Parts: sequence; C-alpha cells; structure tokens
Amino acid sequence: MKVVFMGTPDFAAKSLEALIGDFEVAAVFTQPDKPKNRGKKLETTPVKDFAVSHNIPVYQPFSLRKGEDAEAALGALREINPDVIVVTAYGQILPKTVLELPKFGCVNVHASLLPRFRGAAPIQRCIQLGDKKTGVCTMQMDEGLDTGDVIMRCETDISEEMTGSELWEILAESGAKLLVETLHALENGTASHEKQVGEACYADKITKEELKIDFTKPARVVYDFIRAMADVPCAYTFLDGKRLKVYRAALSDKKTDLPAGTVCDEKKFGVACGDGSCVELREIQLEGSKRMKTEDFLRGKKLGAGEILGK
RNA sequence: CGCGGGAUGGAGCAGCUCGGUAGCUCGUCGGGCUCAUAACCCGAAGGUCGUUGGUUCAAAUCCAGCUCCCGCAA
Repeated sequence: MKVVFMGTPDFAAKSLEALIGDFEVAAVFTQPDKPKNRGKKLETTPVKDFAVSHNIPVYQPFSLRKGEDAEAALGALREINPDVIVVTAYGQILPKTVLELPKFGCVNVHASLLPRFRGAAPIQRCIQLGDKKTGVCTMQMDEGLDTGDVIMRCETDISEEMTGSELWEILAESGAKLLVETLHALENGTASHEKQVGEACYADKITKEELKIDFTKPARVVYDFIRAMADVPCAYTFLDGKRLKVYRAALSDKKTDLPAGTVCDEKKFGVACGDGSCVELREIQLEGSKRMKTEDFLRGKKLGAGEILGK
C-alpha cells in the first residue's frame, strides 16, 4: 500500500514513524519552514526532520488550495498516485481534488472521540472542560471539519492530575497504533465506516489572550485550565509586571475572602480564586528565568502577603 | 543582525549605579535540645562570581568579544 503522509508537529511524526515499518511512504507533506524563535532562525517541522532522516521525499507547499504551489503539489500527488493519504495535524485544509485522488481517499487521525471536540485543540480542551475520558479516532475525511465517517476509535481515561502534554504523548502513541490498524483494515477490505453519532462540539484554537489565567473563575476551573495547557502552550499570569508561566498547580483546602488573584498563602504560593477556594502554584517560570518548583522560587523571591497576580 | 531578561558554593537569589573583606533563604555535614520532628539552638565544609581578553595599584562590579539559558514577537 502506497501512502502519502501529511502532518506537522511531533504528534504527527509519531504516526509517520509507525507507518514506515508496514507501508511504503512515498512522500511527506508538511508545513513550510518558518522563521521562529529568537533570532528569526528558519525552523523545520518534526515531521520533516523525521522524513529527511529516513530519506523520504518532502513537499512543503504554502497551500494545497490555490496558487502555483498548490498546482505543483497536486501534480506531484498525481505522479505519486498513492493508495491513500494520511493526514494528522497537518494544518492545511485539503481541497476536494486531493480528498478524492487516492483509491482509499484520505484518512485522518484525530485526537478526540468524535464528534466531540472536532477542530484544532481537542487534547487541551477536553482536559480544560474536565472530561474523564477521551481518545483518538481515525476517519475517512470529507469536506467538512472533522465530520467524516469514523473508521476506528480508541478510548483513554483522563486522570485527575494529567496534563495536556502527558495526554498528548499518550494519544500520539495510540493514534499511531490505530492508524496502522486502520490502514491494514482498509487494505484488507475489513474497514467499517460509521457516521458520527452524538452531540458534536468544537475545540477552538487556543489564543494567547485566553492563556492568561482568569482567577475569578472557580478554583477547580482554574486548576483544570492550568493542567490542560501545560507544558505547552502553558497558562500564565503576571507577577509584579513580569510574565509568570504556570506549569503545575494543585487545588488547596484553604478558603479565603480575598479578591480573586490575591496571594493568600505566601508559603505555598496559594492564590485566591473566584469561588473562595485557592489553587497552589507548584511549578512556575518567571520571565527571563528558568522553570522551577515553587519551593525553589520562594527561596530567592519573597512574596508579599496580599500580592495580586495578573498585572 | 527582530525586542528584552539572565549566568554568583548543591538549589533559589542579593551584591554590580558609586571598583577595595563573598552576603541572604535553604540544602549538606557535625553537635545540642526534644518522647519526637520537616521545628528550634550552636558550629563546619563548600564559590576559578559562565568564558576570553582589556582598563586599573585593585574587577563579581567598568569596557569588548564569545558560549549557554529564558520571556516576548513571528
């Protein structure tokens, strides 16, 4: 079975890695290199890195929908004539011509139990909303946003303390496994396609603005938010005008009357939330400084009681 | 050359403007107190102040280059 793989981050690279043992990966599509980080260095994507190290041809069109790039890419795809195209966190919308090009169409790996959390950020959103269960699906792509028929699904429990990054790892792993099974099933003609049933919802992209912690919400919500966003993109607040990333937090037994965002426990870095409960910041990183445990942080920096976060 | 912060015993920091004794909160080790302790008291060890060069009688401190870490922006 000849496969073309389309994906960008390390989540996708895991799937690509799983494929190369069982299938012929004829080409890889990934987002173009972009100037990133300090000093505007051009950065490659994890999928590209993997493909290059395994001598798989890499295509990086700016768009698959229009322009010269798209036409060239389409031409290349026709030339390769894959049996199936696998798409995982690619970051581009595929036009109908591409969807219909391979014999088996396009298969997508999506990190949620569809139709719940269609869209960009399913992993973080499900933790943020306090879900106890999530998973991955493979689906036959259609023109809608994650609306295709589901081929296979695999469920995962979300523990109380699980962070977005941890879940990301788990789902990348099970997604890769599920993908391999799915392709085998397609090949053998044993794959079943089921319409998505149940209530659909969408996992919106995470914006910079919303990553700022809103302490006026209940402690439980704040806590779920922090662990959902850790370690990337990471929730933050401000301490004394400086950005403070919060990697780990914990719910506290303490109750307080202090206004939301006020430091109510300067020994444990407890912060008052909207419902009178507190969260303790456990692992943080101040702008310009390294990530560290709160106990280390507090050895050097003395918190004033009543200090207010968020500005 | 996108903007900015930083590198000081094992950890986290202060000291740098205004050059002149290595400081704080912990940790570690030893001793004491205690029924006991992560508590308290006494004592000790441990630092080429990131690196290279420059200025100077004298550099953690001033100047220049380099390395590494981090926040923003993209």
